Amino acid sequence: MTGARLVEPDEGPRSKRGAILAAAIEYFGEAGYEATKWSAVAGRVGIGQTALYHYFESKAHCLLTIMRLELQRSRDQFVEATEGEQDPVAALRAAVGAAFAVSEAEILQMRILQNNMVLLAGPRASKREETERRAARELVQSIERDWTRLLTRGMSEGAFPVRDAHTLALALLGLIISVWRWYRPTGSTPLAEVRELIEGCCLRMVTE
Amino acid sequence: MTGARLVEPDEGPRSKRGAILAAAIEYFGEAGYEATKWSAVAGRVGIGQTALYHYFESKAHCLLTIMRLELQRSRDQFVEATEGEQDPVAALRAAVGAAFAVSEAEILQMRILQNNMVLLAGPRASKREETERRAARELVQSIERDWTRLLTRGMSEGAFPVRDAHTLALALLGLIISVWRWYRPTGSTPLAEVRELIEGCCLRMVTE
DNA sequence: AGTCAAACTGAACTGAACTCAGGTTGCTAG
DNA sequence: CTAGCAACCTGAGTTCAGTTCAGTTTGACT
Repeated sequence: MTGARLVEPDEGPRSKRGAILAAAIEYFGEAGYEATKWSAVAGRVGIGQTALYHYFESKAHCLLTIMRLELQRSRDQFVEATEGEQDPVAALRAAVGAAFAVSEAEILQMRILQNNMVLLAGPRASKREETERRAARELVQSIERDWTRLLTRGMSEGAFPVRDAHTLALALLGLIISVWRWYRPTGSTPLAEVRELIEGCCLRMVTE
Repeated sequence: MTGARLVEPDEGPRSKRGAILAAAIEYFGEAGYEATKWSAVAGRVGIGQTALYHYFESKAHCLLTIMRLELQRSRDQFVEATEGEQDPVAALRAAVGAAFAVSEAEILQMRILQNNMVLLAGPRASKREETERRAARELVQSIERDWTRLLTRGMSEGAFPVRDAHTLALALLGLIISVWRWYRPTGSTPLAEVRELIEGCCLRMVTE
């Protein structure tokens, strides 16, 4: 189920937090954050608009939470896929593979992340929003560091030609993430095919 | 000057349209579209808020205009750089080079484009907004076709290994455009260096 | 049965985008 | 010169989604 990861440890049994997140992911992912009315999310969950504020400080706080959760998942998946891989080329393959091992809900979350990255730039006025924003920003930096480290290791071991590892890491990430801008599960190209093409691109970018 | 391209042919001499666009590009590009108050743009130009509506139907209409202008410029630059190039590899090099031949204001416009692409997805309620949106969407598709054609030609001539040209074109575009998400003129990596790295990536992605 | 925190609500508030009903400016024609 | 007219501009008022307020309901646990 989708909701499993959306449940926080300290939630009461009556809590609708997970349901709100799930509904918000659907709306924000399909129609876009700005285009969806916060009250529509409440409607879908079956509560009044004001009840939302019991769980989230604001619409933006909910969005930032969704983004942070997805970044966390993304990073965990990277770490899980690459730890233990000795060969840098195999590690790179595993990292790209992990980036494409996503459910439909996670595709939406990646899209949301992509479309609202700009929110992570400026500071937020309210406290809980700012906390989520900071956490998300730090996860982004962690992920960039993880990829950079993977590349640096490969370069120092002679598996990859030496280049600016950080910029190259940003390029790889940019390439991979850009897929979620246009990819649709209903589209003509199946995800496995996209994954294969992108994996090839990444390997050629780094190893040749 | 920046404003030169922002002036429409049928503008009166007193028109502040160009000044509004320039101010909006600065604010939308630096602080983000949602984060900038429409009235702040008016303030910068030195007119009342309501005067904005003499030139643009809405804040979104202004944004869509900025996006369309940048897409137009982008496409023109691609065509100018690649027409006449016989060798597919040279054409690819020229295309990437053209993508990085940008002024500071154009960097902001690329960032704005990148951050608000989601606006091009859904239809707009008002007429002039919808016109701009359609134009922008069609430019995006033109650009995708241009790149796909470049790749298809290279593949059929044997200069590039045969792959899904359209998906590969989207990957190239995604890679190039992703730069504008993180690149800052004040940053540690100069644009020429970024350009070189990305050009190398693109060539390896396509030719190896 | 009483208590308490979690969960919820309708009514009121806020602020930024936008509309309205005109007023000003300066070019152009007579 | 001045009349007319279109481009340009304005202050006051409206709208609407997001948010706050001032409580009320629910249900687990003494």
